[in-house]
Amino acid sequence: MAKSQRGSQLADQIRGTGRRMTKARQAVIACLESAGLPLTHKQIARALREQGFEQTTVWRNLMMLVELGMVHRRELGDHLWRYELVRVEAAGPALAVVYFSCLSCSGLTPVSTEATPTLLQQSLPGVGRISEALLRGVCCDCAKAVERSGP
Amino acid sequence: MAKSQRGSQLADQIRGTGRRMTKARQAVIACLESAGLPLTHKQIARALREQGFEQTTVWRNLMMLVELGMVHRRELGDHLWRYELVRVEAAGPALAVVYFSCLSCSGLTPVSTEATPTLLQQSLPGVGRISEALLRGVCCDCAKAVERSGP
DNA sequence: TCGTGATCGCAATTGTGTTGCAATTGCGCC
DNA sequence: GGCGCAATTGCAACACAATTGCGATCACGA
Repeated sequence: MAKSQRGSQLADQIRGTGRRMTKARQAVIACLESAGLPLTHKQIARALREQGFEQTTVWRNLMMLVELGMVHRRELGDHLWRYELVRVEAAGPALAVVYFSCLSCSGLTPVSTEATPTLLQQSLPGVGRISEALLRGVCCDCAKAVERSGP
Repeated sequence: MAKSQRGSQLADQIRGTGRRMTKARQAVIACLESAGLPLTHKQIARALREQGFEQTTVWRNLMMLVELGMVHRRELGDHLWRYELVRVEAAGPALAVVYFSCLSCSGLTPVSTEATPTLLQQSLPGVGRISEALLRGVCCDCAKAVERSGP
């Protein structure tokens, strides 16, 4: 049995392109897989350093995964690239990824996008097909904190 | 008569905080004002170099304007900070700024937000107050180009 | 098991963003 | 209009994420 179905699936894909499935590569994928959220290069590199891998290696593997379309590289407003495994169910024509980033606490929240994509797309005719959205503002918790501290 | 109402208004505000209205500062504001779109530090610095100002100066003035809330600094997905004069009419509680960034041609389009804010906010309950949104995807032109080149 | 080319580790480079400091300048005050 | 001084500028240097070069190492098909 595979440790991770998605992982071994990716491994096959990678080997299918004539590339090798190295330990570093496995570790990078495992790291992204277990995270669920987009991670910065730094975060991944730090996690994998304990396993003996260099940040350069991590970076190159991430870039390779991005190139193969297995990983999304994106920018979430704090000026750092973040990497995230592409989810298979997100490959459809609808809006794939929506995040909400709090300007106050810097927290990042994935937004459930069941109804949103269509709604968003419909509400903005003529902008092309939206594949991801980054929303910024003040999250509920921070808003409450502000209310409490003063009117 | 003032060259620019908004500009002299900002000048007064700046002086009101005990700061000076220098030529460099005027130039930065004028540059942002005439642009309309968010500009990168590099773009602004290049424009002002012709007028004899250093990029450091430009940067510091931008930061000051950001600090005073007169300029928005934001990241539009290409890993560069962009600066834009805060529009007075955008100060309300609704969604202020929406941009659409094309993943294919890197074009940036401001999105008209007449109805969107409420819609967006309503469609995403529980995420806090959205103050800006960056949408990414493929713009109409690029989508058409792709259609033409292959099915 | 072996050979070879993909990959790794290390060191160095790039480019944006940021800070330190001495020289300069805007502006209140006379 | 001129003076004084603190805010501001210009230059140089620094910080740090991102990226590249290259010789050593390792995965994997034969």
